[in-house]
Amino acid sequence: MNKYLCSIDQVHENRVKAVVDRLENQQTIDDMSILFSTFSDPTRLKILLALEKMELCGCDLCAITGATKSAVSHQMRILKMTKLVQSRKQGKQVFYSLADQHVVQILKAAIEHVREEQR
Amino acid sequence: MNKYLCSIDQVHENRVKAVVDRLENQQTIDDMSILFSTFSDPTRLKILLALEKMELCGCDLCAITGATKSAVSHQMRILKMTKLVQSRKQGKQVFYSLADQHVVQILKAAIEHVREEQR
DNA sequence: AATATAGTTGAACAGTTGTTCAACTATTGA
DNA sequence: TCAATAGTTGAACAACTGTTCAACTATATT
Repeated sequence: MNKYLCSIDQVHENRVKAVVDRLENQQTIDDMSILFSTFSDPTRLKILLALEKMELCGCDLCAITGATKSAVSHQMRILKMTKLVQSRKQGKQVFYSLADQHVVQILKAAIEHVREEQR
Repeated sequence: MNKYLCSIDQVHENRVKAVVDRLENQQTIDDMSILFSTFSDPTRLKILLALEKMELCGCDLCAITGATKSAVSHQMRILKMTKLVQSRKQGKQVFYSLADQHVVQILKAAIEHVREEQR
């Protein structure tokens, strides 16, 4: 990465330094970007919003999202890996629920935001 | 989309119906997913977090992110299209700022979330 | 034991996305 | 008017991602 690609004016050097000093560290930014990536797929988002309402099994999630069992299963693997969802097995079925109520706050804020844009 | 791919138990039909009735509509979910997609790229996220601190020109953003002028310009186009950022031209420079303080709330909630995971 | 259902897994495929590159415009200052 | 700088644009490319498909495991029912 060539730091001379953009030669900054003397004037803005202070500004850039001030921002860099206050900026969230790279690890935090990368973690945030992974979290937002998880929310960025419509199917996965729908699953999370559905689980926010109540605990559901895989087949319920198929019916709600219109996705195949395979597609849902792949998504649940991602949601479990990222610790957003937990599961329990009951007979042939696997029941999923939100593992982290904190994310609901992020989802609610996003819902409010897009509803405001929609008007 | 074959709705018979997953045949739902009689028992869960009520549950699925209850969730579908309470679920956010598809347009809202799609809009949310677009918003989250915008936040999901580390460079773009860093730009938004930087602009949250203060108004900055394109070159400042290059210095802060380590990206080229072209890469930053492409990202700013996306951020302006999605109405997250506004710009004003002053001489040779373009100054960018957040167009929507509401999104700061979403970003703050995400920062809190990942900070909790990090400990 | 045989059948049906719920869910998992890995490979393959297509669609999307972010960066790079080269050429361009616009503005300032010498 | 010429050179330098800030920023834009579109094409090309590589990397990533979500779904599909086929084959599989596990559990329950008959």
